[in-house]
Amino acid sequence: MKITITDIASLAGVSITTVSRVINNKSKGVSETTRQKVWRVIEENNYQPNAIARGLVTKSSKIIGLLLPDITNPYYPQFSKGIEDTATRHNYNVILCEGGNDPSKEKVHLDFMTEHYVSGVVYSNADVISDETLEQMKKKEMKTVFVDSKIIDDQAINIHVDNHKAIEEVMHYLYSRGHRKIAFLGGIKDSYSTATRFEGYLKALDDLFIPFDQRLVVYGDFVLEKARVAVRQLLDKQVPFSAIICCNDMMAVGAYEAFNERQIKIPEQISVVGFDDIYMSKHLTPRLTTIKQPAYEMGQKSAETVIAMIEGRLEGIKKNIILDTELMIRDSVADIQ
Amino acid sequence: MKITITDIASLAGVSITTVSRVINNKSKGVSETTRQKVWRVIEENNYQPNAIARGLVTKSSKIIGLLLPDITNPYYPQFSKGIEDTATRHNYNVILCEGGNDPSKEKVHLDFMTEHYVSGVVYSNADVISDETLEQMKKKEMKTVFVDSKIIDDQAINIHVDNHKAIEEVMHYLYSRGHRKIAFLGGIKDSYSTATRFEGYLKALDDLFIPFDQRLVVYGDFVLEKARVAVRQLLDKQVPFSAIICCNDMMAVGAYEAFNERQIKIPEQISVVGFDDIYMSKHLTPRLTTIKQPAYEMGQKSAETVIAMIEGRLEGIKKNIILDTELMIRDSVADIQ
DNA sequence: AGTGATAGAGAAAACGTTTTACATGCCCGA
DNA sequence: TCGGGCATGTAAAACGTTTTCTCTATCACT
Repeated sequence: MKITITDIASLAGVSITTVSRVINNKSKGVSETTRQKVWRVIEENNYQPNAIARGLVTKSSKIIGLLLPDITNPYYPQFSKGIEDTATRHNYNVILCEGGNDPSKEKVHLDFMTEHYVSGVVYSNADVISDETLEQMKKKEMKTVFVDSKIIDDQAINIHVDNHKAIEEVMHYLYSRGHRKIAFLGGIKDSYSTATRFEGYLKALDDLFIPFDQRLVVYGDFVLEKARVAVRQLLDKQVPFSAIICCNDMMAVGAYEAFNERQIKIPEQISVVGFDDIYMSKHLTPRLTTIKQPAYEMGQKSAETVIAMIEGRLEGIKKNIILDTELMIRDSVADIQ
Repeated sequence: MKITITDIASLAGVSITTVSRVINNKSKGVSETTRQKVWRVIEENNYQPNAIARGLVTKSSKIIGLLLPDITNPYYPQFSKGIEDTATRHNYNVILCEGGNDPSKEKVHLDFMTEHYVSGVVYSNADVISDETLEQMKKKEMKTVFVDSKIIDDQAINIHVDNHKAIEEVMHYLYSRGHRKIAFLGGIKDSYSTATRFEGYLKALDDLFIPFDQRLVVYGDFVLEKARVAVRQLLDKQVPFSAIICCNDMMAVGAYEAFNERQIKIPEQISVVGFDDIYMSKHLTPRLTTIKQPAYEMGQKSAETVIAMIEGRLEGIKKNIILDTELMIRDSVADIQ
């Protein structure tokens, strides 16, 4: 039998209103003496307010919904930790949802969230969301932060990394090391990240007066195994290239393996760069040169932002939040002979 | 303005009860005609029942609390995915909590869960839980499945892997390859997993008539960097050994690096085995020989079990569920000369 | 003494469901 | 014709909070 606010009230000899005031630290309406008496009773009885009943009247659950494609991609645990940590610090908890890049799965989770009146949502890689679902979110006025998603609505708050700039930077770096034939290994073709990175690739090619060669572009859906076969196919084309840019580190590992199979030495014969800087990258052989996305910080920032939205502190918030990448130079890129 | 069950009722020209019966698929009490009419109205208006109000009366939230030490350890995303997938399949969602092996943090999360009336909880690595907290969980009758935790209560349901057997198996394997001096790199010293694995190590030593040497035992808290320094210290002792068993794969990577620093070749000069078989293990150089824990399956099993508890289907459930490990033989162990 | 302000407290409504108990109408068998 | 049972439906209570409104006592000021 759970103990309720009514029990506390009668044990303390006050009304439930008073107990409620004490619990919620309302500054006025209760004397110091009463306040202490109520606290004592609460603690003696290990009373925990029923968050559901509370939520029913306040219409908020102190839960943040986190929707991402796949927690198994090593970029996301880091990101999630950033969210979890800051949510906890603000007395929120997070509900973890995997959408798997499947619109109907995402919808199921989004529905769950609205039905449960989550206080806010962090929506990562919202690439496949349907207009209808989006419309619905808007109508329900869900406080949402989009991360690494295409800008679907200029009212929405978006958090990004500057993919464009990041790729240009690495292209120039490769160029400075003598590379001219540079392949591009994309993730999911139409995803926001792949698309913007590809644009950066084209732009850099242009700036560097390197002709674009469609044959050097392949896609690996952000997963290691697919990347491995994509690189095999790339090699089979017999189009020479001295470096390859991979849209995430997992795919870089796939590339490593494809090159190893054919006895192509990294970085002596081929240079490889990745994207993300997952934890393992610095422990690969050779240590992977990659573009660091500040995953944890993005999580933090996302959570802070969504909490600010929830709590109505909107002054300083920008619609477009861009975090910096950093080129982590390690051992997988060599000067070209 | 959110639309409620009352609106639907009046739009459909029936009572609230009838609408409720339709939503919840109660077989009786409403004619086929009415049922269809109500559904139509519901869909036309995109009505979503308020899960909080529902929870208030049903006292359940369709949320499963997942408490684990650190989502950043690559074992857990896999595990979490197993939970998420099966939870979703049963119309539950999961709330992700990181305890960080800190009793007070864990308590905060557990409190959140009870206040929100989560339907059940999966508690992984409950090594640091205080008696008081445990008592409280028991009193609130939380449906809990403990995973990889010491058996704290023979009423509780526990899911494990047979650590004992796993380590014995790998010890015998190393023995068969000629190893006699085998070091042990533990995780957190008093944790359930480390303790049981250490027992297995001792047992195997005994069976194989190898004298135990305390100097060959070090601890790395399950984290790569600490493992690296632990192995450095181990090497500094100048006590010869030809193989090392690491209590997880991350620490095996730390060991790899410590050996690399000193130009000790794996597996020619030293054999290394890990535990977990995280995704990256097969992509390391050399590919890591390790004991596979079926992380995803454990997640699945945990979720299935807790859902069975929630829904009162307790017949077939064993108090102690043990899943099999598998020795993944790859390239990091060599015959000793 | 009278007035108003203020601090402390409580009663009751509201939140949106599910569930229990009851009502109505109809059919069927005796 | 009556009564029993079933199908369909409704009214109202209950869930445990927060919040609004109201009341009372006290105090300060004229």
